[in-house]
Amino acid sequence: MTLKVRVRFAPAPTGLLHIGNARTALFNYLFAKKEKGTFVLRIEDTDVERSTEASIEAILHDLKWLGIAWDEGPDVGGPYGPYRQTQRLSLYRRAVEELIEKGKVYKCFCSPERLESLRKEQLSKGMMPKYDGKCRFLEKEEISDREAEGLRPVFRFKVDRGGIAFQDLIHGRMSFDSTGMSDFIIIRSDGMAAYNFACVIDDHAMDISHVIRGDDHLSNTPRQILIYRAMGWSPPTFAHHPLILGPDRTPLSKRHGATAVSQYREEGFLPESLLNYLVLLGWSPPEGDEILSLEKMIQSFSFTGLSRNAPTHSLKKLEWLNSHYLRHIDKDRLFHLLLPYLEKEGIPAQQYDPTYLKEVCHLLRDNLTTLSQVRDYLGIFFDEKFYFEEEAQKRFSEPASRETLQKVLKIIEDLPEKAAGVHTSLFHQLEEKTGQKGKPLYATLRAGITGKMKGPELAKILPLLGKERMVKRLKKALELTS
RNA sequence: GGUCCCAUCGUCUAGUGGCCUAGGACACCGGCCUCUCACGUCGGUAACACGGGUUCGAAUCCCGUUGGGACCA
Repeated sequence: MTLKVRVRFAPAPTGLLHIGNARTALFNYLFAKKEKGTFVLRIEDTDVERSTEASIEAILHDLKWLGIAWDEGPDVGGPYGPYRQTQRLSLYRRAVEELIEKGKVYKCFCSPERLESLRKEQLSKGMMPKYDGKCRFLEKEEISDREAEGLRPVFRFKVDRGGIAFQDLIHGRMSFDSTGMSDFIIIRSDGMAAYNFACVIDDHAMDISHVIRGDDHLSNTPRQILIYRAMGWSPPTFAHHPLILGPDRTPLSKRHGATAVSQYREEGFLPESLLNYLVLLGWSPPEGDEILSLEKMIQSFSFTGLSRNAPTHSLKKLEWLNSHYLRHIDKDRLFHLLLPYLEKEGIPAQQYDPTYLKEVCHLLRDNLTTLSQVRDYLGIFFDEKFYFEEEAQKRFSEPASRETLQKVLKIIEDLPEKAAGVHTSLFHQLEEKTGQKGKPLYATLRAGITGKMKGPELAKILPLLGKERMVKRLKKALELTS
């Protein structure tokens, strides 16, 4: 009996960490932390063809970025290692031998051709296709004969008729009938352990108390329970959560757009936004407040709040959360996060005064939904990207606006350098000397100085730009209209 | 084909037989704020898949239908 909670996240390293897996990892993590248990990371790389080192690295990196930390895993080790299935093959071999001895598993030499024709025959008779168990009754000599021929067997598990029931933390009591089940393969002909088998052996060996995973494994669970029984082990507690779907209600895939955690990172989403979004997908906090820090999630997480139906992924709430977190982000952190995006857009950040850059970033904070959107505002603050948008040109091309612009230029030129930065006195003078106020004045001013019709508050932009740049841009604007 | 899961506003959900003329959040629409966009704020549109039961009473329980999904083959 394990009283201590031990959970695991067991991704197959066949690609990038996608948000569905990240959500599974998050649920495991939250439960582990809430119960003061252990969170184990195990790499299920038995699919040698498709597993890559690069994927493993990418998955670890993405989890770290999200802030989902594991207590035991391939990189940090731990008392239940190794944490990669390809390094645990001897364990599976021993278990198979034990099961053969117990008469629960047998070698099957049936060729793919026989299996295929069997299938067709059953289908044509209107029966459901199922392995007929031919090799169950092979004599010892027959087995050794075939092995001598060089035939490589698969290992099949003997499924006996009966019911299999278990308690699922999300679905409640589940019961299955094994009658329709084939003798399933436990070891493939290449000698690799099949998913259901390796998973059971490892979960038991690693003392896992709760298996928290996607709904897609729900119908695998009875098979796994059969293996637990055959080994004489008691199964862990299960919790199967629904999978995230795309807007068309089909399983989330690449054609639905971004699915990988790394894509969201590159787009400029914060880890806390993504985490918050994922936990809200299928779960609602009992307190009602939907803005949740990781600590808060740990506090209030429970399986009873988890919905049983599959949620649809949509960007809107993620975007809302991200702009929320962005608006509350610390000045320095924002600056460091934004720096790569500036450079990517061709801003030579090293050539600028860091204080200036920081202020610009800080000012942009309220206008961003994702970090990558800085590109839309760069023209205001960096001459490298400055230009007059068509709308802006139209604005100050009107005779009245042109006149206003000329007056504005004169006022700013006459201003002492220091006063140009103080918007209150500047705005006061502008209103007084142009005799205008409101939209006619400020929209024109915005167009002439920022080259755009939209953007952060003028009162905050102007002081940052300074007199020289304002004059330069205003002159340029007037040139364009002459 | 078999086994299993699921079904409340456009989306995420609250709801565990009367508190529901169904609540919240995002999105959307409109007002206010305002030089613009955004923020903020106030308000609005919008849902119990369908059909049978059970019950004094059903979004809530049971059965069926439909639809979606998973696994096995």
